[in-house]
Amino acid sequence: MLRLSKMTDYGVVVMGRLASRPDERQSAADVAANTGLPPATVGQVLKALATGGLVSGTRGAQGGYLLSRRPEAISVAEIVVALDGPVAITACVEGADDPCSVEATCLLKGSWDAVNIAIEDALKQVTLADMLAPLFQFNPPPTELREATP
Amino acid sequence: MLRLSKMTDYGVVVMGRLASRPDERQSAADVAANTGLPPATVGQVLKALATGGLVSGTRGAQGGYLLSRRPEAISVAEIVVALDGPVAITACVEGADDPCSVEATCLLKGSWDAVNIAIEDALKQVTLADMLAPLFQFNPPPTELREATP
DNA sequence: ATCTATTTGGACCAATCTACTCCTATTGGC
DNA sequence: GCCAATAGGAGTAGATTGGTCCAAATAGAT
Ligand code: FES
Ligand code: FES
Repeated sequence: MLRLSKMTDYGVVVMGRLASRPDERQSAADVAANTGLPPATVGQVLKALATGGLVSGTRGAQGGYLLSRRPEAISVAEIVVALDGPVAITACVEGADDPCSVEATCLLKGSWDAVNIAIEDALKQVTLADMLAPLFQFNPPPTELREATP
Repeated sequence: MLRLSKMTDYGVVVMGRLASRPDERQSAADVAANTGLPPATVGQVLKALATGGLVSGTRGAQGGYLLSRRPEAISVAEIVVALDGPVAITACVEGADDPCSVEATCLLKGSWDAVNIAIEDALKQVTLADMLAPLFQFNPPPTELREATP
């Protein structure tokens, strides 16, 4: 089904919540309460985002998470990579660890790379700010995706 | 990992094999032998492709499968849809059956649609002939993906 | 007409992955 | 020193996947 993991979906929601209060450190429990997502899972998502360098966590009392960059400077591709690992739509693209079982005899070795790069580009062109555009007006709507926003 | 199911991967390999002998009806076992894929799984893949109208199966002795269209007229998107169902990267896009659990309170309702359409377009622009281009010369290389084919 | 090869459609199972939870250690402020 | 919160890991129940198998339908050949 060409599914993106639900974690990535949550990731964007969580980032959106953080972006809505740019100067306020919010704890994982706080974010969970305001988004309606399972608290423990939100914690895990924020941990992964922190590892990826998209948010910075502060421990201790009055601690919490903060966006490490402005929403316009964060692409959806980065969120996907932080939560789901590198984009590799099949086992036959260069980045994949588990090589395709029939790559020796396969006629199409490497043919998926073009598709993979195209998808990667599509994800890179959309920023977090673009996804929040209907709510806050950060910047003009994306240029490449005019068909999607009628 | 933004994974496309392995079935789709196999689907393209199988289609490629059929395309290499355009006038010859090939049985599932035949295709399996020539691709090195598990025979029973190849049968399942061809069944799904037949249901999707991409290949036409002829039963009985000397039967087999035949491409129902020319390779240039078959997009990767069609193969993906036939084997993996409609492209819906998250549970929050319009096409998805299982609605996102927090869509009521979610701020980003519908924001994934733009990304989804962009990916769909990327898949539609690549044809089966394009994927076989390194082997046979069907037509000029894809225009939109020049970065992918240096 | 009968036989045989082959597709079709369905159900079926084992392995894997996912979403989610929980526990412990570490860190910083009060 | 104590409390609040992250960091990092392990662990589990459920869903999904890749793969197999078998009965039924169908078309060509004898
Ligand atoms: S299908 Fe994997 S290398 Fe061709
Ligand atoms: S995350 Fe599903 S509707 Fe917003």
